[in-house]
Amino acid sequence: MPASAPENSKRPRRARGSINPADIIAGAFDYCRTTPVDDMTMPQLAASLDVGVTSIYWYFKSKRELLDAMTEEALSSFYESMPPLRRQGWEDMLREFFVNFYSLLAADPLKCDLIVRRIGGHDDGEMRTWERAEELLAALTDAGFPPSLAQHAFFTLSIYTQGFLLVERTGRVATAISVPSADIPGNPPPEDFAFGISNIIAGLRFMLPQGQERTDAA
Amino acid sequence: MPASAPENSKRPRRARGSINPADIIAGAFDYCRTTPVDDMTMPQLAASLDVGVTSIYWYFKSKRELLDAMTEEALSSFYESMPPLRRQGWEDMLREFFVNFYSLLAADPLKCDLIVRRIGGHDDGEMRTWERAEELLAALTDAGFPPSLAQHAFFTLSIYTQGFLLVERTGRVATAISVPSADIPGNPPPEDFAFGISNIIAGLRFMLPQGQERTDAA
DNA sequence: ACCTGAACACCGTTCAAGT
DNA sequence: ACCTGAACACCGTTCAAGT
Repeated sequence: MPASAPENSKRPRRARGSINPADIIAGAFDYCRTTPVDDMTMPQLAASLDVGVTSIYWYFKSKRELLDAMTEEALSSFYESMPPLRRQGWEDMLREFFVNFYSLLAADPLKCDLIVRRIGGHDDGEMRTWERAEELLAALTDAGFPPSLAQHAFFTLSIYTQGFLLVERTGRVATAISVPSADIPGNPPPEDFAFGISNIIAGLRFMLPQGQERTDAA
Repeated sequence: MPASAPENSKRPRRARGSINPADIIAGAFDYCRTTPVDDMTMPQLAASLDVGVTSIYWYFKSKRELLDAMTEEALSSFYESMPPLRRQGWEDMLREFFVNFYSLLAADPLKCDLIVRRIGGHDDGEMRTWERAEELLAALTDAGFPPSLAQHAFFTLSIYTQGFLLVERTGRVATAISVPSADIPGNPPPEDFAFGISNIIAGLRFMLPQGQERTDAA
């Protein structure tokens, strides 16, 4: 075989300005549709972007920093995809909110990994604001919740939801009850999730200052 | 410098039988008192054990398999270190159980990482039995819980506890409420954990078939 | 049977260019 | 200013011995 033509697979050099952080992040999300984030590799990501590995490092100091940016992106997307609140009794409102919370992340392993499972946030003091959460808290105080109880309620339900997602994802239930649940084949289905939510809501009903119940705002 | 003496730092070859899986696991736990499990490295572990790297592979086919064994060990140790149940009302019994659950793992980041945060169990169908959990469930049915409600209760509280541990460990609260909690400086303290537990227990009280309350078995 | 160094393919990151 | 290959230290794992 004569070496006359440069048939070698040397990728042509890209023009300057042909990549930017947004492209890289988008490419990373795309790449992770195939490979779990835990297995994401800088060289492989670069290849899938058709860029030199080192180019990524021009925009992100480290893999860690890229993952932080991806987490940020996942959070924004998650916040935005939360359906708007519907006016109804506070119990149903809470239930709907956290079922949406759960469903959105259960359906998207990547977002779940980034948001729920990944360790070490940014800590840049810049707190994300979650509009939907603010609305929900406002609705709770409207329904008679003292603000601190509303916050605690939100926190408890959020922790539970994240715990459920984690346990589903890790496939381990550090509970291992030997009672055979013959009726339920797979691991905890959404039905079990709903039970916990109902349980917590029932407790909140109990903790609400009496006679404050308001089922509708019509 | 004459090369007369073999002053080189060639570790002498170890006798056969001088290592075994238990030693390796123990060494790994020891090594992880210094380095987070996520950063554990086979060469580094081998060095800390004063063994050739390859020797570890004689007993464990892969790093993954070693981590599985460590998880198994962590679970056993965790189960055994759970204090015995004390006879009291079911509410206090539940509270005490899960506060112990939380405290044990919150105090031991390694166990927490292995048991709560690590992905992918063994799936060898061999379910661990957790004696303490069985006792607790029995106590609940004694107190008037239908068995399925007792299981659900246990599951919900366990999920919540693991979620709390996870959120504490990842340092992210995917809840980001902007209301400044001026009174609480650090991240969610045990006080917040206790609130959620009380919340769930209150809900269970509500769900219990009425008139079944039994505060003591004296 | 059990322990081992050398070697392999690969990773994250840096460096010293190229344009 | 932005893109790049080569190089570095290191990782998980395998191989072909040593004893």
